[in-house]
Amino acid sequence: MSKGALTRQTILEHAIGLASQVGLEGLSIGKLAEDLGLSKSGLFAHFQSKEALQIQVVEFAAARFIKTVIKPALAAPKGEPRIRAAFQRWLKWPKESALPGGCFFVAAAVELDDRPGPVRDKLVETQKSWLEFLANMVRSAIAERHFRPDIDPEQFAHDTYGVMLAGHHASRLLNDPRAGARTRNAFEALVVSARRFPQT
Amino acid sequence: MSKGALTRQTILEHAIGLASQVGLEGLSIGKLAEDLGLSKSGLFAHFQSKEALQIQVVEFAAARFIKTVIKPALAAPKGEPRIRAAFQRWLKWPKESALPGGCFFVAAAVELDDRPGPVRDKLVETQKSWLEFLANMVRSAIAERHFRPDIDPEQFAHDTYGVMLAGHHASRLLNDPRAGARTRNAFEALVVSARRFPQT
DNA sequence: GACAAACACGAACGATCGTACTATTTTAAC
DNA sequence: GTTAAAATAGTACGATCGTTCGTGTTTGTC
Repeated sequence: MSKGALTRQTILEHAIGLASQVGLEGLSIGKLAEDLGLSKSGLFAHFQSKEALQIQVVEFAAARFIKTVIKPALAAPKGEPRIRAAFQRWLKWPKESALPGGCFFVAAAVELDDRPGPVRDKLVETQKSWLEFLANMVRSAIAERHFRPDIDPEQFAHDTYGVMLAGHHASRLLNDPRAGARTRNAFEALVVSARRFPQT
Repeated sequence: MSKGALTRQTILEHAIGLASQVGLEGLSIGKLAEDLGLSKSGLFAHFQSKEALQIQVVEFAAARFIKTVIKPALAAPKGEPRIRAAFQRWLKWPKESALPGGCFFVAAAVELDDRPGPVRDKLVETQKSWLEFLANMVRSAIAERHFRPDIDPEQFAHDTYGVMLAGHHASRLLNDPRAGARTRNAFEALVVSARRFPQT
């Protein structure tokens, strides 16, 4: 990797953490440069605009999400076990990726749900493909006869997203110590109700 | 109401809508003043700092939420009907309150989940009391023998919040036309699974 | 109608924002 | 080691930010 690509990586690495706290709009070239000991113009030169930086942060986050959540989950057996593995990695990924502001995508999703443009488009793309991945795991679980055939895979993916969002809210905003248990309970209820034979 | 209090109301009215789009930090005194045809300093004088403005916006939103969601829901009979009424009002309140950026609290919650200070404290307070209100309705539903006695009211409230958040994500970010149906399905599943006699 | 209080305005402040230029240093290829 | 390219730094710009201060204008009271 060339020198330039390396520092760009370092910048994005730091930017994703900052963005998880203050959002993509709250990212500031000046603060970013100061934190990394670079000059503002030097850092700016790596991207040609703030918007380009934001897009690359989203791409960087997506790549990291694939590496720390999706790929490891694929090591688990198809069907329910894989769904469980993915969900658990999902919950832990902000910690593992050292995102001080919690899940980057949650912050970005709420921030951009109103702001049209290429950054939002890129984010929507990643979110849709993640939901599609979840739905495909459900289809596998049906094929493996873990889940009932009448389960709607996209509804299940949607509901799982809700479980994660509620956990994020309870743990990060409310500092609720029971947030982890609540999230586990909700996910278990979801999975059990999808099983062919819902014995616990 | 005095003249000053009246314009302050007008300001907050506009600010809550703006904040639903750009967040509480994204609120700018200048833009607010320009939109309302006031001078920047004139508007600023109503609050003594941006932080005070933000706090008052949260309070204003809470008051409006009580008026458009909680109070009307209390007109419905105790137990499951009231829970349903509250949930439906909850989903509609951004529209009814003309919040162009969707639910103000969702935006504020994600934005402030990392930013300590009095604004966040005020928001946490309102969110906790809303969750407590939800939980209390569940307790009523248990007392009315609509719900099973082993249902955890706070877990139910937590899960309901997740259903709403998932719907928000699907409708606002992803523009999913099935978001409404998904939200209804998820809520129904939640309610039915809490019933004493889960016939549909 | 006088008068004090409340309210709004205009100008200016220091700071920070994203961005554009030019110059200097560092890297990589020959 | 020379040289062209790549990477970084320096400086400055217009704009906007929250905030302050002094001045004017409107309001409500006697």
